[in-house]
Amino acid sequence: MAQGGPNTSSGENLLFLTDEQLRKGIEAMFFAYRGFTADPDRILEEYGYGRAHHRALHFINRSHGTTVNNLLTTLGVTKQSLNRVLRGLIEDGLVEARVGRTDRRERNLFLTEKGQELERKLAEAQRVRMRAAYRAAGPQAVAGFRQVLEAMMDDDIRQTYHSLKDGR
Amino acid sequence: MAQGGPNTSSGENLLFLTDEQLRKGIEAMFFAYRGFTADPDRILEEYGYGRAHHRALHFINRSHGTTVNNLLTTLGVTKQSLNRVLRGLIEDGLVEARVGRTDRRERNLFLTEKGQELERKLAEAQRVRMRAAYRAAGPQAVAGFRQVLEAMMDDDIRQTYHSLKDGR
DNA sequence: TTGGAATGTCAACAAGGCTGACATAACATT
DNA sequence: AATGTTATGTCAGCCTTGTTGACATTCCAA
Repeated sequence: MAQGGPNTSSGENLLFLTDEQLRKGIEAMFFAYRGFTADPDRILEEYGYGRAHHRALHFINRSHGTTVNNLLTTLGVTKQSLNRVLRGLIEDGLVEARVGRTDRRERNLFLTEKGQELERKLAEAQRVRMRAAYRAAGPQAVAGFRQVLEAMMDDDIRQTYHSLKDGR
Repeated sequence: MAQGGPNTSSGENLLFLTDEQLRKGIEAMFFAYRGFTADPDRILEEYGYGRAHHRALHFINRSHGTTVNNLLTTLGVTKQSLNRVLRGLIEDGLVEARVGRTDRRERNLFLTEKGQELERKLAEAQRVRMRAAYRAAGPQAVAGFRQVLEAMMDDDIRQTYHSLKDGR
């Protein structure tokens, strides 16, 4: 589909984008996101957690010792909303909040052994599907997939995404 | 599709997929979906509607005269959940529910002029971002994007997606 | 000492999922 | 004609996860 094709006469790589084609892309995003979250959701249900808990676990694991404020901006929710989720995870012993060394107002967040266990389980379930999709589509498709997703992000979110890109 | 690349020495098209690469893809999906819904969300807020209303409007527009049951399975929610949303849209005169001709138990759903107006507004906002992302990434990337998304769907959802593919 | 930043907490609310139960109406079958 | 099934709507209640607003505490920094 769409490799240059009959509609590119100039050097500019102009895409021939009908509303119909865009609509297909929109629907694909909608349906694919459902698949994307389906497997973790099933696991979370067993534990009595929701998607918000998964996201918290993911980004705490991603950035050991991150602060609440950091997590807030990454997740794009209010502190009250995050706090409720975090409180549950701390009470259940999946997350530990240590008082900051340099700034003692801050809380540095860490996963406990138990927290790492659940995170691994969720991540692996999600990776299995992702891996299958990548394999089915092939390496070129994967590169394109990532390019389009990145271009779809809000500018400030893309910053966040890149700052996470190479871990820390 | 997917002609090898540097990592394929065998006939099998083996991708070199590290957990790190998969994680980047997972995070890209998360952040991109936020961008994907951001523009319509802002419009919906002005009208006092939510994302659920957008989805209903989209698929009713997509398939004029579809039944409640059809919409239910497409959206993947319960009838109670959909009914609440639908009731609001009907009361506000955006959606019309006509008694079925052949089977009078069914309700065929249509957008009114007013409903089409909002749908167009939402769709155009979403298309603007999609179009920009497609342009930025290029036609090959777009093809890959769609391939990976499709591979990520649940099998039964992929059926639904395809049945919608060529219009009604 | 005082201002402001970071965090936590309480309360209230809303959207939008869910389940269960029940009511109609209409079609289908016996 | 009676019965069963299907499509839909509706009521009630519950959950998660988002929101705002208000206020307390802690503690860094000027």
